[in-house]
Amino acid sequence: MVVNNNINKNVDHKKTKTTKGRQKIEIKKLEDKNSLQVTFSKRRSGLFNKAMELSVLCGVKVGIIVFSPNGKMFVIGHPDFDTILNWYLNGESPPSEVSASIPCLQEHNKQYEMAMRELEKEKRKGKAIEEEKKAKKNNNNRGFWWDENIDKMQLEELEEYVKGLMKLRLTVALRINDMMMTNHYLMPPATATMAAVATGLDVLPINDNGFVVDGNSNNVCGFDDRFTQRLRM
Amino acid sequence: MVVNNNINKNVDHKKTKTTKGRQKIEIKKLEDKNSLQVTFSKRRSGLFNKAMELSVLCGVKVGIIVFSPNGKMFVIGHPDFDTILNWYLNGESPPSEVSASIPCLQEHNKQYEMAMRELEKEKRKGKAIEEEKKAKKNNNNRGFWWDENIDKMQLEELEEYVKGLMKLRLTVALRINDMMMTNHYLMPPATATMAAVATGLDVLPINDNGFVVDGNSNNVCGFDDRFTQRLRM
DNA sequence: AAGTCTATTTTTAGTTC
DNA sequence: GGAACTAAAAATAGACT
Repeated sequence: MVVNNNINKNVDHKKTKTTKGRQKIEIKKLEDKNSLQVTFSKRRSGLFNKAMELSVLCGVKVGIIVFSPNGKMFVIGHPDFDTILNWYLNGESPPSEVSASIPCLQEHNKQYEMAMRELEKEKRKGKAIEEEKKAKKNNNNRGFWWDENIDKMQLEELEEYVKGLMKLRLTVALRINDMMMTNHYLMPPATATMAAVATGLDVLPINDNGFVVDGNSNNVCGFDDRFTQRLRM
Repeated sequence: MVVNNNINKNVDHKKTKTTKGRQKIEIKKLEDKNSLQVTFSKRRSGLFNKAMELSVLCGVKVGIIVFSPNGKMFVIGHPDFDTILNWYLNGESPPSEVSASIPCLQEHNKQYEMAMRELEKEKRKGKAIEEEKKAKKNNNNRGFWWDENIDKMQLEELEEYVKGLMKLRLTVALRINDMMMTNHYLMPPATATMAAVATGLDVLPINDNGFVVDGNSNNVCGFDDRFTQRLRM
């Protein structure tokens, strides 16, 4: 699919530099609207990617909100932003992994709860989606697979795609759950975390030894309790 | 492989290659506790710095929450995190001339409240449903194309698969974000939520006007001094 | 506006202090 | 358990498409 056709381009210029390459810039407000937009796009993407990497590498929870120059909001989070927000607002810490001797049960319970949440959400979303589709008079499912080129998708296709992905997630999580249940001793320690990251469902590590971690953890950042009321519950 | 110079230690500290430099790593959960801690510290710092640069360069609002491997919470935000949260929770955009009709916002609020209610409701009956679900799972629940595909997988394949899914998630999220940025008013209101559910990454559109650059009042929990310092220009 | 390319800056993995 | 160092990897400014 990807064909390298730069060769003829560079064939003559071994020496002539075609660009100046990356230039050092001062960290101050960009004035040029165009480059601001470009920079925002590139750097937001970079930032989200860094967050993802941190989350995966260290198995930690991360949430980010960014307001674009035009006032649109971009949010990313693992597991999901609202969950992280709840921990923040309630002054809780994320569920510390593996507290006692029966980690499996607790993890499974947690997972099932999460799964149920997803199912519940899915139901409601399904309704909304159907309404939207009715309104938009959509045509139907095309049955594509997950490595189809997303960038070329149109809105309707993306919609369908996401629905598939949504179910796929759950399936993956359940499948992994099964595998862990039966023979988790044989599983690579990273699998669960990968799975959790990929699916957004907490399929938590049954790391045979590692990852014990303390019991409780206290967050440091003092914050306002008024927000607790906003979120309530 | 640790092979190094026992010969010239620190007597003449120059010239000889003393390290291999940065090495390429896979983005997967670090198993070594020590390097995990180090990596977390370095990368959190790097992430916060990137956020600061984005904020300054593009004059945008950014907020980040990170939970450390030990459950400690790190928060930064510009202006401050709580202000940003307030915008998020209220579905507002940064201080501006709040126009009366912002359907996207109201939609978001509605969905959010609904989600919270559902979540609450579900928690109450969670246990019962969980049992039922567990029983069901063993019997049917199969026959979808994604089920078939996954059921045939061996462990290694599943691992690879999940890694792919992980990347796909981010791609989908970013793609949806981008679509919303360019023409979110054309998109069905449920799309963002659908996407969020599917990917586990919250992708939420808010609105597209307003936004006044607020002067100061920066970050709360001072963690990385570079952030505060540079932000303060 | 979104993707490519290149030269350069920035980040950071591995190590030592 | 950082802080500093080194060198390779990763990100990206600027230009072009």
